[in-house]
Amino acid sequence: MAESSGDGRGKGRVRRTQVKASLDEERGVFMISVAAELAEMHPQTLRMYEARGLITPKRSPKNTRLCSQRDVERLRRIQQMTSEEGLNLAGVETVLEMEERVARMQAELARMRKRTEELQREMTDEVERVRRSLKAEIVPYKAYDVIPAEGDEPVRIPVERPRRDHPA
Amino acid sequence: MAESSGDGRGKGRVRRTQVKASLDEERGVFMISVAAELAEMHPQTLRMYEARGLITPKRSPKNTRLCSQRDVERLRRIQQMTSEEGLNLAGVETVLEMEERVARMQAELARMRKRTEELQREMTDEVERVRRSLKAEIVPYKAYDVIPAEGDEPVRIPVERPRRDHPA
DNA sequence: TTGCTCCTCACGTCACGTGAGGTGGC
DNA sequence: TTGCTCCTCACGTCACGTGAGGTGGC
Repeated sequence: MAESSGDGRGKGRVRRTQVKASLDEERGVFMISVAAELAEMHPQTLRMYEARGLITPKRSPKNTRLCSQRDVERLRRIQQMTSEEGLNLAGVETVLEMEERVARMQAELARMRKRTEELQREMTDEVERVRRSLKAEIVPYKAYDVIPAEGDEPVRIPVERPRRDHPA
Repeated sequence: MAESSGDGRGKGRVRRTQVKASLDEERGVFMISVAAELAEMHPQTLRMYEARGLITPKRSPKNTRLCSQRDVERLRRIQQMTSEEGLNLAGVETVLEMEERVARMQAELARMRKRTEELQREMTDEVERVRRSLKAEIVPYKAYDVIPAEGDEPVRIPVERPRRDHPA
């Protein structure tokens, strides 16, 4: 893996970077003119979308809107739906909600697929483990039947029979 | 279940009824004025929806539209989205597609949940089965640990310990 | 003939985007 | 002062629904 090769600080550095990136994505950094330019739309449009609850940018202490990277991405997605796909804002709202639902379902499906794989592996392993322990116990006596005695003197009787569990 | 109680012809009758119902649902039975009334919309609106590909009613040999029960249900769903939720037709189109996707995903999830349950049950059963066969073999030796010798002379060592697999 | 069907065209309404206009703080 | 912000109001455009108008077959 690329992360753990290199300067040896790999894992810690990657994790810190990811956390930082995730924090930054949510952070309000763009005032309305910049956000509008990034999303390729009119600043007034952006205000309208906020009024309709499609985005909820942070505000500065002076009440200036501050959009995050995630806000901008959402705006671009909205822009795509309205301009390219021709949805109105009610449709955008509905579709955004559904997309979140679909994402959650996909995550759930992925979890379940993984869980099923695990279960299958666990099952094979456990059965194998129990089989092995059975074999370990039985194999040494394969040529004998043993009848336990009541006291300290067990009796051992050689027998002849085909082995079980080892067909040819 | 109510279906299988009663006159004893339950299962066959239910299946036949379901197939019949499913066929009827797809069958073009309503001319445009009836379908429009059932869906509570203007006949002209219905023609418009067909032109946009939102429904695809059958046609009679005389070219008269014939809507199925399923068409009518779809129309009512569309009506709900446009009137109550305020979507435009592009939104309706997108949402209908997404609803189908979600339905497929839910079916897939249900299948996987069932499969996981099955797997878990299978696993428990199989391990139990193997355990039981192991137990049948080793119970007679319960009071001893055995160290297999290299040759024909196994060594047996009496030990004192609680039995496994038989708590209390 | 009446009442349905088919179609196309046109108009009213409403949502949305955007521009204008007025305010205030760096 | 300039250029941003905030806000509200208003207008142009476009989508959609629906009515009108003309056709044809039971």
